[in-house]
Amino acid sequence: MSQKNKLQYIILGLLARQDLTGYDIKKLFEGEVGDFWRSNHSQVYPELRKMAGKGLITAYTATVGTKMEKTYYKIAPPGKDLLTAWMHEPLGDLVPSRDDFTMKLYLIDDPRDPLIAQLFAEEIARHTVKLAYLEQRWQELFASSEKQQQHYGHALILTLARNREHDYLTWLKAHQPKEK
Amino acid sequence: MSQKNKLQYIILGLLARQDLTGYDIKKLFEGEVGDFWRSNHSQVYPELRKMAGKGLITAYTATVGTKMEKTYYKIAPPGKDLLTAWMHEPLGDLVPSRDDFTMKLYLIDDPRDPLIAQLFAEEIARHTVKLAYLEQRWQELFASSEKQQQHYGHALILTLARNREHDYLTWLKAHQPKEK
DNA sequence: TAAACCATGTAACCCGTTACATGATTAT
DNA sequence: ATAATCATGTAACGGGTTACATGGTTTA
Repeated sequence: MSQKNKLQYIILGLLARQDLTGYDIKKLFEGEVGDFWRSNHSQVYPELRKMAGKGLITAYTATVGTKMEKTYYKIAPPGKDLLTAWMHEPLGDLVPSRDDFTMKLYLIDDPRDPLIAQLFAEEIARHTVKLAYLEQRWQELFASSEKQQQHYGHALILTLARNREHDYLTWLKAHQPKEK
Repeated sequence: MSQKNKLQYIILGLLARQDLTGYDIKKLFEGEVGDFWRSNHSQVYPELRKMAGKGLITAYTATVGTKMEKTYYKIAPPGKDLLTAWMHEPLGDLVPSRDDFTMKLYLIDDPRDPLIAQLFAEEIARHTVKLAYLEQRWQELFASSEKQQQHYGHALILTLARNREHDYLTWLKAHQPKEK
């Protein structure tokens, strides 16, 4: 076994809510799911066929306009079982992030290196953007409280991500070297 | 171009400090570098030869015992240039984490689902372990203040990681659903 | 009618993991 | 002597990215 196929689990999770086409899933990965998971259609379409081949999901087609066919996928009982099993499986090990900022900083030995200030500035900039984005997403999705109850987990992870960004930025700003 | 070869940069960064064998690098990835970057020897050795082929680094051998040869690598001027260029290059985009906990939570719509409490418990457990580990690492490496000045970046990212874990755990515990 | 979007597909390539493999050297 | 560690190598495979490719449908 090499890496484990997590893509199939998230696809199963999405299909557990409603039937979707490959294109729908691609759009989700570009949109709301994309905040914490990304995948390209070149991976999604083959994966869906593979899963259908295993009997985890079933396919059916709908015609749009005069000749365009789109393929919907529906979760099947074995798929539901697999999803449930995965959801209850213990969380895997935490893996190192391979983050640019961390890697570069690690390689700087001299506290007076001007690169440190530059790296902090860049890191603060990109996380500030991320924080603003997350807050805007929250507004868009959960401004009304019904929605917050309908997709509880989604609301929770957005809050979580927002909070992490906020705390991290606070730390970064507190430890940012002064420009001279 | 597909993914960009970051491994070569970290190898260059390590070789900028001192000459190392493939085995040394492997050991670093299992040890202090491994806290934020991992790589197997099956990737390291070929990469080193590839880099030597490009002229980024040069190789020389030393004999151990009677017949065992080990190959040391030394950074070459083109390698130094490439490393400097990379260090000054702006940080890349933040990529979604594909984290288990986040993914699973996202898929839970019902706030009363008992899985939420289980996931929080597991997430708290694994991050508590991580936090303890980071604090222990700090003690090991930077208990004396000279070392802290010798490897400033390393000390900084350990502090940073420790702090993130701490803040995150605080948030998790505050939002953890009560068991009933 | 042209641009934007819907919808699906394949191929090449790289990165990273796991596993298989071999032999020398040092420590117990 | 035997085990642990040093030291290096290759092969197979899976997952993910980028690019190439095609054609239908809706909207301005």
